[in-house]
Amino acid sequence: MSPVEPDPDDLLSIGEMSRRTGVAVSALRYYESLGLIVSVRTEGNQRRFARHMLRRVSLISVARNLGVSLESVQDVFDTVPLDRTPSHEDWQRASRAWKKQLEERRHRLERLEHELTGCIGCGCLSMKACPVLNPGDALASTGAGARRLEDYSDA
Amino acid sequence: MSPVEPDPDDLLSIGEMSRRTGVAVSALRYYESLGLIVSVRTEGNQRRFARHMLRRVSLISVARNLGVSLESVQDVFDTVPLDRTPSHEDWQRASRAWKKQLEERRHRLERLEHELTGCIGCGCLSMKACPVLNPGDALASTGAGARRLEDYSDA
DNA sequence: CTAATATCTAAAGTGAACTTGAGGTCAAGC
DNA sequence: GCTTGACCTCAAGTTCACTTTAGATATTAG
Repeated sequence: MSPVEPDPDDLLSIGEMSRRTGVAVSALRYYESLGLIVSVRTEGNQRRFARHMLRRVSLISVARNLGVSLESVQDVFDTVPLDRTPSHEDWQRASRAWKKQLEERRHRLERLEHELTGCIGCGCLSMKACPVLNPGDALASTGAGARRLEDYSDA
Repeated sequence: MSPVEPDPDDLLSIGEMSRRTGVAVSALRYYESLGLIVSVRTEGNQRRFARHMLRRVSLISVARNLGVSLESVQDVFDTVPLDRTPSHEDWQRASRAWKKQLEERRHRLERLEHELTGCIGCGCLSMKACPVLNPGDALASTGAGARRLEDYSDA
């Protein structure tokens, strides 16, 4: 066993983690409280993070920036071990799950962009007739779904 | 002037707005309090929304779903008149501003996806060497920027 | 050893985006 | 005319993602 025994020297203080990831110390403690990252303690009760936690923190930070909730991040991280440096397979699996979410998100963005582009270029001068400018409206009167742009939101 | 005088019959109650957009009544009231949408009042003080407010609400809802703040939505909406049905030019302008934001967001997503794809396919078996798996880390020791994935976050 | 800096915990505070609740009004159907 | 359901206002409550504060302890530089 023991794939990559963590080098005892390879432990980072919370301040170093913060400096290297750009994430505030308080945020790191918060993430730990949620179980998104873990640490060991020194004799004096200070946190020490394994080096591979840097990657976790970076991913959390990117995700947050893209509007992904910590809960979703949690879900993705659930497939990656916390206790040891994740194996190639561990990250592969997580990457795929992650990618799926990102892709779906991107598709929604693209479809919205497409609609807006269509609107800009469509030359449709009648506000009443344009299906993009009057989304739910036109559909509502048919008794059906009533929403158009809504289709881009989550199920 | 008077491009499209709003038909008096074309006014929707808050409940109808809610049903047609899928946005909660309380949220609609909240949006109005922020000035994102406007209404007129009946004799009995009930809200009546012009039909073109449906589009606004739909856009707000999509934006929120993609993690865009109401403040950003506000900015985009600032170029679109509230009092009358927006002209083609009004929406064109707004659409472009909107699109710029969405595009930037999508680019960040694509770059992150690309990194992850690279990681899945790269065949790099050394956890220590892989620049994707050890982002800030490797760079930090060179004294430089320290972050890799962070580059995808906002400026 | 001392001073300065970093870290610790626990609890409270913050801002965004809403929702819920209380108490009251309005409009439609029977 | 009465009940029911939609609507009103205003204030307070909620969740998420943190930050701030206070008071105590640890670590490091000189």
